[in-house]
Amino acid sequence: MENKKRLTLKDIAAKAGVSLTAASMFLNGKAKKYNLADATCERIEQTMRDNNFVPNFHARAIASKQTMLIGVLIYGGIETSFWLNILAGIEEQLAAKNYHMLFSVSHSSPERELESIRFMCTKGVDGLIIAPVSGSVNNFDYLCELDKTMPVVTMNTRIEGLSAAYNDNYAGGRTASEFLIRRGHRKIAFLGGLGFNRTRAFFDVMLENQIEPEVFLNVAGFLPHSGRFTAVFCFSDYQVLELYNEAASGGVKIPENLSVIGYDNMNFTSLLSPRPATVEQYKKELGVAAAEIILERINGGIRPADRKFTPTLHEGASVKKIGFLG
Amino acid sequence: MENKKRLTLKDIAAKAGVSLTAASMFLNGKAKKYNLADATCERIEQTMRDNNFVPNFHARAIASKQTMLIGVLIYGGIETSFWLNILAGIEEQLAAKNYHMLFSVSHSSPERELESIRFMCTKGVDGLIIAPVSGSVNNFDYLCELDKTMPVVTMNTRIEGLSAAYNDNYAGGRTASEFLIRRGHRKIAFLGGLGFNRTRAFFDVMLENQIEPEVFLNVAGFLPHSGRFTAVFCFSDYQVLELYNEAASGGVKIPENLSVIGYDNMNFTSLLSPRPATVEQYKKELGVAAAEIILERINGGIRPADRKFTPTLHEGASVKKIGFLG
DNA sequence: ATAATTTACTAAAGCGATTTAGTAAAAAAC
DNA sequence: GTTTTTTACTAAATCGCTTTAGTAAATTAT
Repeated sequence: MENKKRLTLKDIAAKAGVSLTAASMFLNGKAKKYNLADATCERIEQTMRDNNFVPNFHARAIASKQTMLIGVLIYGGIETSFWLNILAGIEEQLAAKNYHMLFSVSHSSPERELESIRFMCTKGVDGLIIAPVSGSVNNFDYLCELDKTMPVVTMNTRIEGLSAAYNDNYAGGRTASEFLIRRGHRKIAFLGGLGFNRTRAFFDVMLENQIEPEVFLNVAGFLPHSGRFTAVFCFSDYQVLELYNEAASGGVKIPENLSVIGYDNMNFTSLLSPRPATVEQYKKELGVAAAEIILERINGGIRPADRKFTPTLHEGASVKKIGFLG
Repeated sequence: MENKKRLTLKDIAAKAGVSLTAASMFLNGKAKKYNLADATCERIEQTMRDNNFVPNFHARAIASKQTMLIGVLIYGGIETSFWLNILAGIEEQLAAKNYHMLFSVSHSSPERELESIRFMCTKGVDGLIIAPVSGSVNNFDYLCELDKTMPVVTMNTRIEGLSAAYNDNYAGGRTASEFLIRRGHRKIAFLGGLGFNRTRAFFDVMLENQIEPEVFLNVAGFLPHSGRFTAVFCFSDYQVLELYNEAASGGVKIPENLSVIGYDNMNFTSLLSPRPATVEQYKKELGVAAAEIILERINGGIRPADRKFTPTLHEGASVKKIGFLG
């Protein structure tokens, strides 16, 4: 990768017309202790700000004998949540090549996300794997810009111009929807949030089969009308869980009265009965692929092809076959 | 912290009777390229092995201009799983002091865990926060030994001699059990795994109330006998979920026929109805506390007191009041 | 037998910081 | 009015490694 040659403290010192020592002392808040004049400090500060200088933390680590890093080790055995699986995949692949993860949990808002990205990059990493906050479109430009300096790979989100490892949720959505059709269902409802690839796929399949689905945003709104449908496509397994629960108290039997299909294959689905139909997203594999892409990029320089995974169907026992053609 | 003065490549070179350059070349697999004699290589290798030498990766990063680090950024907004919450807490606290996380998901077996620990530490971190694999007692000695070199803090596990941040699950177990008693239940069953603090607490409370609970390891085994009990203490919310499901098909009404209490306050419980009683474990706070302890330790040197959190009760609506005293 | 090449190394500069030891000029003390 | 102290800096060593340039001895070529 091209190296945009980050400024060093030495550069800053030169620009500010002071010694490296003075700059270092200022940087470490020891200006007072070393009798730096206020004017000098201001000059250094201004220069740092103007060049948005960030000290190399490896150099600091070695010179000061403090790494400013804390190892965090958690047990990924039982609590196999979505992200933990992905992280495990990334780690496994990176470790094989002697790379490591500097980790950050970004938070809901795009602003905080941007902060985190900046933060990471100034810490001197060789690349960035990121699962952007959905809808943080404002950060996309920044990421693309960043990609000129170091490889950036997105996970489960595609950004024009960046490498990505992703589950093809449009395909997954089609798979789920077509499964309902194949089992003979024609009166089908949708339950959950809109505007995602999987939902777009659902509506496309419905259109192709001349079915006009009704849309419900939440379980409470849906259940009273469930009699009008033979099947429901749930945005995620969370909706399935809620629906199962409400259905039990509402006397709706699954799959006898209502067929249900979910999405994500969350770990709790194994505890539901009948086992819900759901669509598996690749998790660990996604992590591995993201790591592979970034490593290739670091070594080769050229942008490798995206890595697309096609989610597979778990049929479960929550979708009844309706006598039609068989 | 005392610095056990790790050997440097220079030391190795001296011991092996070769130049620093030769040692470096060997280390980087460029022996062939630089015409190092086989005998010399063997000598270097032996010396490295004997002293179990690990290169300082910060030094490498700065000299080679490759950090061998990959930033990983994930979105912690919606999928608020147990560990992600904890990680977010750690990160927040560390970041405030300019520290960062070098992250690793350890894997089920104690052997792989030990590997991960070694791995982390040789990467030049200032401390280690770890959630050990339960039952990895064999690694405890190693951790204690490590603690002499750099601060080690455990999360949700207590090891004699090490600092810990933990949820007092004995107290949590008592809280849950006493809640059942308080609501008038006397015929109580236990469902799930044994040998944990929360279960010990349960049995203690039962004993104190002269109740002899029956123990069931899984839902399938329990349900046929559920009529014999008015309430069941579930090891975790996962059992609750399964039980809710089976109960619905088995015609057992919760809480009318059976009161249920779980543990952990997993996020999916909010989707169940009636909302199950459960015990909240502090997650983010745990992470923050672990980070605080380790930072204190790094600065102060002395071992700060453990940080104990007392899990709180969510009453939910799954535990019926039984007419007794009121 | 001498020049050219190969083999098997080493010395020393450099990476980007921190830190110790030192210095010139101004201010305060005697 | 000299000496001491304080102020305001800087030079140079250092951290642990990589890498470039160089060298002496052994081998091969002519």
